[in-house]
Amino acid sequence: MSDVIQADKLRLLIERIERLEEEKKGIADDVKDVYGEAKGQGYDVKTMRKVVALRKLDKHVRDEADAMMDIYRTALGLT
Amino acid sequence: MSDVIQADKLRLLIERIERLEEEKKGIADDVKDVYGEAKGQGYDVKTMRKVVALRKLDKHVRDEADAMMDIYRTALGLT
Amino acid sequence: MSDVIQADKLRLLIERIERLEEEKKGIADDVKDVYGEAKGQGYDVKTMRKVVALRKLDKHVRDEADAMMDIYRTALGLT
Amino acid sequence: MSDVIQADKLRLLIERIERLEEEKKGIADDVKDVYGEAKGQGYDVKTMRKVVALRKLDKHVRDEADAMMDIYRTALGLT
DNA sequence: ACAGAAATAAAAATGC
DNA sequence: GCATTTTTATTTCTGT
Repeated sequence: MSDVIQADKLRLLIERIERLEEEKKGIADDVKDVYGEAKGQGYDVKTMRKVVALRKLDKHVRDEADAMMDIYRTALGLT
Repeated sequence: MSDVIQADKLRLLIERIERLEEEKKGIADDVKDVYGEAKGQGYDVKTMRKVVALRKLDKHVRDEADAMMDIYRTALGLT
Repeated sequence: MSDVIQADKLRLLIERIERLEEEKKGIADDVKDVYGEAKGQGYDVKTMRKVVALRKLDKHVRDEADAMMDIYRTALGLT
Repeated sequence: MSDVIQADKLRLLIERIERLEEEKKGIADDVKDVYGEAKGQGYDVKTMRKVVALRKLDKHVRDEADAMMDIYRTALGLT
């Protein structure tokens, strides 16, 4: 394949990445807006962030426990 | 307003944030996928990341320059 | 202060860091040895790593919960 | 050997690992402290990190060269 | 030995 | 402006 077409493929990949990164940034801004809204309604943002982090951590713990179960099952030949 | 409704509002805000965070994570995963695809096609991911970072920096520099131009224009009454 | 003495201070700081990094590497090697020893005694290393990770996660969750309590206390003016 | 004693051995291994991991974390924190101290004395931490990385690389290169020399020496019966 | 996953280290962004 | 948190990058580890 010619270098020109190769370069085009690379450019397309990079543009896809850049578009996704922009979307990601947009959503990050939305998150910030929601926190700002919450603050405007009198909620304590620091506490809210902690709540969100703690809920994520809980989910993570549950997922890990499930993974652990799978490992034990495999180790015991219970698949 | 009653505390119950207040708590509901808080819960809704937190759920909105969590949904946005999940979307964000989904997009971050998409980005990873595109890099993986690029790697599969023989591109060097580390270099690609540098390219993306450089282009972002360039864009930032250009945006700064544009903002500066606007300030001058306004200061000189050239809008 | 003269540049020479300044350079000496910098060198001392860097040497301290390098010594600490070496210690750290030594301990990381010790960890590897213990896993190797366990493997030699017939234990499944992958499962052991999961156990260690899960216990660390549990500790983290407890620490987070404590931090959460502090935040609530502060938010409610109960310090 | 009974399962009870086996479980004890496993527990001991895991506790040894956890103790080592804690030591490792302690040292990592010490490293952070030294960088903090350096910063407080006006040094540029980012640059210092680069210096440390470079010196590590140099050491690695020298060690490799030494190993190569040993190989040649042995091959030539010059031990 | 190498691909993929996980851990660690470094850099960047954010809030106070 | 500093310090803390998040994100990104690199290194390390494991299974094929």
